Amino acid sequence: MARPTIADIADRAGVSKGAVSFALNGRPGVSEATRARILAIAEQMAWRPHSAARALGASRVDSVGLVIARPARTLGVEPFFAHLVSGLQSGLSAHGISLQLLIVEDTEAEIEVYRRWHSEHRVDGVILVDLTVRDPRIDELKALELPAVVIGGRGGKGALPSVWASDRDAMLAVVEYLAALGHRRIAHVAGTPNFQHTQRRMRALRDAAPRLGLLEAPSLTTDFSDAEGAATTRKLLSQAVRPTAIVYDSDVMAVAGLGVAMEMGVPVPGELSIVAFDDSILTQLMHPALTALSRDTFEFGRQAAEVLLEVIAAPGTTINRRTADPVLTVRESTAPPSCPEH
Amino acid sequence: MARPTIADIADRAGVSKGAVSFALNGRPGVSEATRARILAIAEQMAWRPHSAARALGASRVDSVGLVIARPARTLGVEPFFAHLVSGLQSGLSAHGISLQLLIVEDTEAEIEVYRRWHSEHRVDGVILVDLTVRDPRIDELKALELPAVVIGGRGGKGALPSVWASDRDAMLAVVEYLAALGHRRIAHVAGTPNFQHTQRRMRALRDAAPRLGLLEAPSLTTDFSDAEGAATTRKLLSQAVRPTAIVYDSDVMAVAGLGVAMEMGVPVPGELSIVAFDDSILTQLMHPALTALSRDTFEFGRQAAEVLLEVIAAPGTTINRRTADPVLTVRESTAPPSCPEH
DNA sequence: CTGTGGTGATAAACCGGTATAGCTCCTGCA
DNA sequence: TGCAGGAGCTATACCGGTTTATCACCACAG
Repeated sequence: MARPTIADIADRAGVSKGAVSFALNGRPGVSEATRARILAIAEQMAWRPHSAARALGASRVDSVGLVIARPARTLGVEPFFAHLVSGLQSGLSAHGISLQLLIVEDTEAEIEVYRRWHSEHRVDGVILVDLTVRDPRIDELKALELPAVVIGGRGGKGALPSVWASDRDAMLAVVEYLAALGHRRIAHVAGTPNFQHTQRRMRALRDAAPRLGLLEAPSLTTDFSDAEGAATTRKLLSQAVRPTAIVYDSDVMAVAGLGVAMEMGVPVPGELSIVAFDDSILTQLMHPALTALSRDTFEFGRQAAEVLLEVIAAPGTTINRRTADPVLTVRESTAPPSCPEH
Repeated sequence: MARPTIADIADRAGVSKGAVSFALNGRPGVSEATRARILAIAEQMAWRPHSAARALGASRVDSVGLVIARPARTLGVEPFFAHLVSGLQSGLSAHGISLQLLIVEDTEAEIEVYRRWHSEHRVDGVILVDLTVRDPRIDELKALELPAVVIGGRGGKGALPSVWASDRDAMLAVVEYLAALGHRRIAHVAGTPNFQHTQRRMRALRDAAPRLGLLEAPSLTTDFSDAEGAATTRKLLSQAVRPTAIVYDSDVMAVAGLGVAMEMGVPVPGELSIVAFDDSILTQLMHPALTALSRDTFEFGRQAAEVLLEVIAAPGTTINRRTADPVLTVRESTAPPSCPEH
């Protein structure tokens, strides 16, 4: 017989459907003896729950969603999402929860997806990435009462649960390392200005500059694309007084920047040090290999999954879990400046 | 009232649940007048079908699955999957079908996922990628009677439906271009030997070599990693008589190979031409930018989605749809050899 | 005037689980 | 001896749709 149901099991065991349901879900209502017998029969018949039936009865679907709003073009180069998804799945599959992944073009479409998922009961909760400054998704999700956890942004008051690492500390680690090498002119090629983490990194740099005695520490925002990363680098290196080090908010932009430096005849790390704010195989393929800030994105995903499951189990709870700080992996693209300013 | 059901609609319209179901699904059994009335009410009440309820009643879940079996480490740099997923979703969402994505470590785990998905009724069908020579997944899926479509491999007799592009023609395009430039010693740094597309590319090169007057045209297999790509390149460039051109089966390996060439002081494209068998932003970030074979992966995904939906609608039909051939994008990494052999 | 067939609807079964009310024992305590 | 209470189980309603059997009604042919 293909695909036995609990009714089949009940028949075989000589008990009622209800008893089988109790036994299979490990809840009281049956004796240990019958429970064992039922479990044995279920095992032997290779019974598996019908996800839709369970969802209908228990009004939960054992599935959570992740929507990534990015133009498909810029996607995929960054291993960030692949690792995040792997981590999420690792955290979810332990509880038999599956992951719905959707890639859309913009935030508007993303919100539309949340509405649809909610009204069709397709997910029990969602994961949010790329939080912006006044993010419209927050209010929407609250209105829908759809459990959610934010990745990468510590929510403020009344905010959604989150899993985050300190962008401030990360930026400090980078810039303190560069300052210790002797750099006094450090530029920051940042990402989109309306992303919260971009803001935090810019602020961290600005705050630390005086203490570290930096002569110059500008942050220039971009759209995260390699094109703007390259253009901004070109602008920086064309100045009369060049920065001796540049920090990039993504590995892709760092690689693009390295290309520009080589093209302009600026030796790396001889006259310019480069640090990428994200690590990946990309940074290691370069010559010179790039010094980069490595995050454990997989672990990030795993923890986000855990937090989301907790929030689903107990709606309303607000957890803000801080994860391990990123570590700076020093490679070949950083060195003391050729002519220290002091 | 939150989330109206068809019973609510039936009440309001003064008809039975059945009538509402008929009206909403566009099937006969109601007059055009009542159908219009019911649709209007449903619209006004913002009714959306409950996915689980529908799945239970209609025994289809409006969801298909994609399992990617790759170590998470190598994933993500290649835009291939991101674009493929986008394309799949584009083709699916037009029909209201959602996509389940799962990343696992190996084929064994992948098959396990298929079994689970099938027994839990979580998907109506699946997409297969990275077909190997005697692929165990084929038999498994046939046994499960789970509709499936293979991406990238034209299935032989009795095989699964597929969407494919000609690896042979692609390889021919590359090697004919190089031969036309004057190259007579062309090496091929191939991927995993048990992948069908690796085999086809190797065969295509071997077959074409005599016709094009190539003196040498070895194919060396790797595991697709940047490490093996680099090592193989090093071996090739250390020979007494070096190849004047190398074709790489992936963009990541091509980039790694370029790094080795630069390190060994072999100018590109001066003394060595490089072609990548896959295009991405990676190839464009390099200096020199890499000549590469570009596939429209998004379109690939879209077509795969279409074919899968057809197969689900009419199980047993075998479609083998050929998509547009990849095109060679010439950039800066290819040129005539410095000292033509003839 | 009667049978016949098709249209437009209804009521009820069904999908495969979960949740709950209630029944039957058995035990323990007054 | 009687009765409360709990353990262990059954029967059944229920979740929100789909599908089938059935029926009322009307037009039309014989």
